[in-house]
Amino acid sequence: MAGRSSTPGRSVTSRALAVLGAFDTGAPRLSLSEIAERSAMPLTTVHRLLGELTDWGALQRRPDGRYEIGRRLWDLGLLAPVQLELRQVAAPFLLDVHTATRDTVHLAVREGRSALYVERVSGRESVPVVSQVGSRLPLHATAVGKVLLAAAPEDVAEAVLRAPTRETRHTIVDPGRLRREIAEVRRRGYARTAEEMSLGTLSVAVPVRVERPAGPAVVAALGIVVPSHRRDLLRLVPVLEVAARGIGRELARAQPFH
Amino acid sequence: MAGRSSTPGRSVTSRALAVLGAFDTGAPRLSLSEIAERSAMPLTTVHRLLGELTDWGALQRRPDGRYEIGRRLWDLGLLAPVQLELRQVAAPFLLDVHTATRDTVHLAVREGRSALYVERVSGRESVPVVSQVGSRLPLHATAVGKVLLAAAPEDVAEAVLRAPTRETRHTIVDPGRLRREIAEVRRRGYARTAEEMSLGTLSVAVPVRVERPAGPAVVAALGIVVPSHRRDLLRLVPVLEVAARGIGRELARAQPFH
DNA sequence: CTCCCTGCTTCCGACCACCGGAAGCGATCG
DNA sequence: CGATCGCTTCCGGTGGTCGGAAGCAGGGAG
Repeated sequence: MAGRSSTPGRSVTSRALAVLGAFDTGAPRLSLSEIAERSAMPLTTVHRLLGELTDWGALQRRPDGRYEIGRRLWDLGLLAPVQLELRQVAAPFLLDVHTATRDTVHLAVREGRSALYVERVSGRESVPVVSQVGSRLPLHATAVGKVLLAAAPEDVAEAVLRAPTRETRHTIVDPGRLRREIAEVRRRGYARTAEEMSLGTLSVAVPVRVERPAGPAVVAALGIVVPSHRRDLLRLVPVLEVAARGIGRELARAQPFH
Repeated sequence: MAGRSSTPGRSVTSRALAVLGAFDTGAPRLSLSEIAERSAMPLTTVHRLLGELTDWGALQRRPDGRYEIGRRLWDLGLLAPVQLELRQVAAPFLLDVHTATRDTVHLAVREGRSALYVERVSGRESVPVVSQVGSRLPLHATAVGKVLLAAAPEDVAEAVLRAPTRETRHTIVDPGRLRREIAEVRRRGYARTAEEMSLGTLSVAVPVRVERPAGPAVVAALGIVVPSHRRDLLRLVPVLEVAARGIGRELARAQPFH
């Protein structure tokens, strides 16, 4: 760039993106000086970039002077493949499961070593919410996570199993036991958890498979969460399976391959 | 910027944003040369910017070489106020209405002279879909639109009423008749349409109000769409009203003012 | 097999848009 | 009323950026 840059070698674009990167779930509304701090850039520079981003509609300014994500970025986000392909196809099926069971249903994909929650249907909150659309939870402590873990490439599974975090006192952190559990998920075709991520809840999940030239591939996991006093958890597995197959079939139709 | 720029005076940031702006609903996956064309920039320049945007995660590259919106932009989109405040609060209420009626329910806000659809719940499609989350439809031809129009500032309403587009053969395009209809919406507290936007469907909608220091403000519209052979449309108004009040109350609690 | 075409990637020198400290401004607080 | 805090405006020196040209890869025609 130019001028007496104190951090030479940094492109303008990367700075603009750093401004956007200052926003996250914990900080969705930020003032100029907060953004400058979070992005580690001079206040003046941030000010100029904010002007351009706001003009375009990437950000917008609130009456109180803070900035927040603008409509234009919301629009763009709707074009992301998770949203456009997976969510739109899956949403009606999640609704079906919810209608049949009245419990919280959600759909997740694997992103690196986390389960990324892509869609969620829940009525008035009967169970405390740990997962929200867009949140990432560990693969080894959730039912959807275990399903995704069982289908993950060897190196990812290895990395997760080596150092599992403890989320509650029931989280399985013994690599050997986790490994056996994952093997069982593969064999049985579903995964379950009992208060391993949040106390007071049980969960089951099944894989969503899509037929590919190279054989079926697990592209997502469909799970349901219930309060832990429920005893009939496994009764839900067939319901989930029906929905998961429906999603898989629709996906295969929507995107012939790839 | 620098170099033998053929369009001097254009900032780097605006170019990066122009690349993002090349993506829209009709073109969610683009190749390098398509983006260059759509953004009216030299191929080389676009190539460089794409590299940076992809590295950051704003875009991602598909196996076939095209680009699409990346996870990181999807994430940011989730932080937009429509999503974070309105949608999240409203979703359970839409679900309730859907459960009670089995019809397609949606929530829209006014954006300029359009109704922007913010959330939608529909089971397996019984009615052809014109509205999707993120789509914009005219204010004068949809039930949610009429509700929003009835609450819009005078200049906006004036502009819409002056030149209403014809969507179907039932669309009301006579300014005088539209004006009377809007007045009636204000009086009765709900709006309806009969095949004015898409043939074969009827719709009713009610306003979602939030208490403000300056009195109640209409922040959104809640509507329901049914096939046109249904005769009991107005029976749905009280159901919508209950849900709309619930949403309004939750919103007021979530954002004490503003 | 070779040639041509299309679309993407790499290279690099001239140049001007960008950087950010400094100063100004308006609101809030003690 | 002076001090402080946060935002906005100003402006000169310079290194990041621009984009034509050339190289490369893949695929289709002859």
